[in-house]
Amino acid sequence: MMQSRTHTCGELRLEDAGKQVRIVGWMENVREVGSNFAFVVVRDFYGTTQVVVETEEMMKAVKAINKESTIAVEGVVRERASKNPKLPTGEIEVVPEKIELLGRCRYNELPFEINRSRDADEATRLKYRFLDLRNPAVKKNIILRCQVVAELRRLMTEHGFLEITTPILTASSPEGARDYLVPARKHPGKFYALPQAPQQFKQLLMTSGFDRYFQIAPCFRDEDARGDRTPGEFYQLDMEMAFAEQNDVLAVLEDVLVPVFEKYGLYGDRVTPAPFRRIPYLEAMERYGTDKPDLRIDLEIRDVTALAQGLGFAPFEGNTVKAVPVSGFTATRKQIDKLCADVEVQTAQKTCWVRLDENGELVGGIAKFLQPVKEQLIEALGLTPGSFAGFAAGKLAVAQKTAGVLRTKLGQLCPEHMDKEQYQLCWIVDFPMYEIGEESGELEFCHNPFSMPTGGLDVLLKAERGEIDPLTIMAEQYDLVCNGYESASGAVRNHDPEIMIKAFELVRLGEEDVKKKFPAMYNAFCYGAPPHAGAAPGVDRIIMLLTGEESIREVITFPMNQKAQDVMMGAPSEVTQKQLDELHIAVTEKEEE
RNA sequence: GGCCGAGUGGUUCAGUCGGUUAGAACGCCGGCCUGUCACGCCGGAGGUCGAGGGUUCAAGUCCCUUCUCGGUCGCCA
Repeated sequence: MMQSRTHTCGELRLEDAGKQVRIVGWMENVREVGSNFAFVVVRDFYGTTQVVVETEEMMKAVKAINKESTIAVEGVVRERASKNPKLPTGEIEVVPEKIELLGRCRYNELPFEINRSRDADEATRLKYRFLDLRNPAVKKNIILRCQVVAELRRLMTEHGFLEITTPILTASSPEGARDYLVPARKHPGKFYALPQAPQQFKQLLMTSGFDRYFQIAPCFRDEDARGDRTPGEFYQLDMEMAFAEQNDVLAVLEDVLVPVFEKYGLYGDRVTPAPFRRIPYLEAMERYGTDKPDLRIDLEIRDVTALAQGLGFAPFEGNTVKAVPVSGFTATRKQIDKLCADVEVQTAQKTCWVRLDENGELVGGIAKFLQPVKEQLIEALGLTPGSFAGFAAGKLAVAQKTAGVLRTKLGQLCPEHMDKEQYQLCWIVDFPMYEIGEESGELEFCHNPFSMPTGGLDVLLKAERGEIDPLTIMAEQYDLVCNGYESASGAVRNHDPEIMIKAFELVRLGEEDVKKKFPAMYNAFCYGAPPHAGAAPGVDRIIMLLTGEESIREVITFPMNQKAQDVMMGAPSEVTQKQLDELHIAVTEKEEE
């Protein structure tokens, strides 16, 4: 039995008429339009081709086959009597001499119709992902993913980066997300961990003298899912450069990512040109109320703390008050109430509002409280008739964050303030090195301890001597933000053991802790490390942005569900007692509470 | 773990104030149809209304418990 083909289902054209061909694929549809007269649609990876059945013999063959079975059709290409301009193969059809069943679909009813699988329940789609992926609209994202990954490799290689793979079975890291652990058979009671990122390996590669490294790296984190965050595993374009500083890394990523957005993005004709804006963290919090601002929204947060005092409006008294002014506001009262409710759900904070109507009068919401400062408010917020202002009050960080959510929701509510169909990229820079921990109430690392504090050892010593507040120390750390999504995160690394120890001492740790937590890196850095910097753009999230998908699962070939289960493979699954014994694991039933 | 939403033939959904035999579209099965391409027309099968309990003369609908899925917060150096 010949199993190959002469042509794919996407390539036959009018000029192929008369050719003897063999096509193979899935029997997508049968349109029976007369006795012994039907149109059969055959689909493969490349497209669909129509087969026209005109004889009793062929009709009998087709009727014996369930849809979605794989078949081979041998016959002659013929010009269609009635053409379909919507299809690339719409001018021809194949007149079969032989229709052969290759792989039978045993079911005449599928869990969902292939071409409408995106409408089906997600749990069903994931269980039958192999059918879901037959849908060209689903397959399209995976194909794009392959192209983007290939393009990223090409561009990184072009920039002189070597792709080096790093271990998947490695040591658990003491900080960060929860690890996935793998029991070590030969070492009872000990575990490997799957890497949350190749962070330490790439820094070790720098100390080995690999000047420019990258990897399309799988990263494993045992944390809960979100719409833009898949549980379990995800991919990063992990990269690092020796003898480099922040600007070098930003320039490379701009060089690599802009062409990818332009070439593969849904809005590829509207991508922020490099260099992207660099917004210091504190400024981002002040103006946008978040460290991942959606710059497609043209609204900005204003501070109205001073004029909000003494108005007799209790939530404002003694608090920082932030406002989001919106001009040309036309939403209804119902929409405003929904907006406030949504903000409250997301932030657990109340918001309030006022409008300046077409006659220039303050109306609605908390208008009566603001009446005494009407003129100052109009001045401070630049209000024009027909404007709206939303307010958030609380301690600085709370007011900022609430106003940030308010700003985003207002953007989504007012199309004239949010130009959606574009990619707005920016860098958030100058992140604080330290913060006061909410639980401990003491100084802690804000992000990761690998970042170089801006100003190096001097600044740390000054903080130690009490000359400066350690909270004012910044780290040479940067995030790439696109349309409100964190798309990459990176830093200039702390390659100096002395500075590293000092940085740890400020949070009441010391040399022993550094050695204990990062033994390989600390050890390596004691042998002459190059200054180095890097970053890690999130591949899945970038592809999500390129395709315009709102769920990250639409760009992952075999995604897990929210509870980190693969319902198709049945993972996680139970294993045999023998396997457990070999791994020295005793499973105990959870006791009833 | 908290909060919000959803769960009704194979699929996607409707189902009013609790009241007749739980409907529609697509799919499936049968019939008709020689130019369809989301083919069309006629007919048919297919439902423990997620599960359990309760209120009631009567529950898809109201109440309680529980399960599953999604969203979100916590979490994600």
